[in-house]
Amino acid sequence: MKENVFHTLKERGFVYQTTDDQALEKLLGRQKVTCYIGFDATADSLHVGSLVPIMGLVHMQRCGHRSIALLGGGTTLVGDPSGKTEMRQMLSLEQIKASGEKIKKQFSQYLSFEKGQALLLNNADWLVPLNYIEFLRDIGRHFSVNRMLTVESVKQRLLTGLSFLEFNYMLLQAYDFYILARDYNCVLQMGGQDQWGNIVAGSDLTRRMINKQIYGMTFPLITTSSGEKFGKSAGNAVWLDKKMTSPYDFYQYWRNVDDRDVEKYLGLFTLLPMEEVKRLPKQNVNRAKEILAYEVTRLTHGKEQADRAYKGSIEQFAESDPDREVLTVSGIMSVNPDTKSKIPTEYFSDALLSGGTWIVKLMVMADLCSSNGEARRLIKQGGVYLNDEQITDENKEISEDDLVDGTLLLRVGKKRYKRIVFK
RNA sequence: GGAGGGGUUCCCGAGCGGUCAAAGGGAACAGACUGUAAAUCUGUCGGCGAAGCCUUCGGAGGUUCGAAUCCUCCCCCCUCCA
Repeated sequence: MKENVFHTLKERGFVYQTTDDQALEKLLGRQKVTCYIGFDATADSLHVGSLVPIMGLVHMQRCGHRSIALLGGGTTLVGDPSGKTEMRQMLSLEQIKASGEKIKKQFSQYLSFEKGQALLLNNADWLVPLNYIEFLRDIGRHFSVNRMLTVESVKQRLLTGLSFLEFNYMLLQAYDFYILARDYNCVLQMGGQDQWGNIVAGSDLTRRMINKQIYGMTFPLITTSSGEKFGKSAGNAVWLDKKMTSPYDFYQYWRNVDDRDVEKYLGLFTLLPMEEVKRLPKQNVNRAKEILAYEVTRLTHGKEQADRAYKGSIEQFAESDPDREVLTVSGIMSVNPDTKSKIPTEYFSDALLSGGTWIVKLMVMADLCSSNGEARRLIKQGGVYLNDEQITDENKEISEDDLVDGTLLLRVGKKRYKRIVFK
């Protein structure tokens, strides 16, 4: 092993707890192992919250181990109660299948599945055909209800209510681990810290079934220093799919993280050397945020999209290190100057110009607000700018006279803007 | 199956016949200050080209001049008992 991944994960902030620190450290430094992380198939895309486990698998792969991304096509049918206060909505088999297909594609952005270096499996393959009675007799007998009730994630739900369906979830995830250990020689399961109970259950089950020693590791729950939920922007999840969150918005999410979180995020979400992770935020926080945003966008959407998002951003806001005093190995240093910038643009028919278009309508059309009322309110509050000039008249009609170089720049607040092109 | 409690606008949570588009808090958004940060202060926070009108309080009916509030049925959740 060129590098002990345990050390890498530890210093980058991935390790919250493990079933056995020392044994795991030894094992990972000695031989190639197979590990897995499960992912729910509840939505059409993964979001940045899943980035921690994804990066965990990435590091495993980079250090020469084999990663398995396990799609929860089967477990999602039941729904994991861990970390939730209420039962989630039941999803149909079709919904889950469709989501699973889309999520599958996202993994290949981060992991290389060639020649079996990493595997993508779906637990629906072995969970759906299960026979209830057989399962109870073979697997269920190894579980103590008394013990299950003491698991933190279950205890919490005992307060608000827990259906039998969800209560079973732990057995299914434990069964996954057993199957992977048996058939793929998987010896390590990783997951969020709320997965601890499920992971331990899996390692217990595997020991009882095939007398095999396997390990678990959890990642810390990622928080923001300001107390907001990580991965939410304006209350919406930040998705990895560019159709759901544009690369520009994705970049902006990272560009705007709290100062106090920059170092933590650089460690978790980029592959920059630790020397930089520690140095950049101290040297120049804003440059550090640009580098963070650039790197995460590059990993997720590729270099071209990252270049464009970066260019678009520095066109609108100042560049934080124009003299390039901050040294970094990041590709941000070599952004192609010819890159077309990525300011979000909307195209409308030029027929709108001849008759004049009410600015309020235009803002709604450009998706800068969701209703006329909101647009009027914003104008009243002085939050709307046309070509960088504040608009005060909420009855303003837009016409050709307002065009600058044939386009309009419509902005709300400091950060939301759209280029409007009429053609 | 029995008894009781509950489902309110993005979230929590008040309201229990008119003064309710619905208190309070959180989140969010805009303004000031800044660094596209944080903290703080101010304002906004259902829809309508804004007059009045329309749609919202689990669902469907009903009582009433008038219903989030009362009645009937249904759905869902919680607690205790069986």
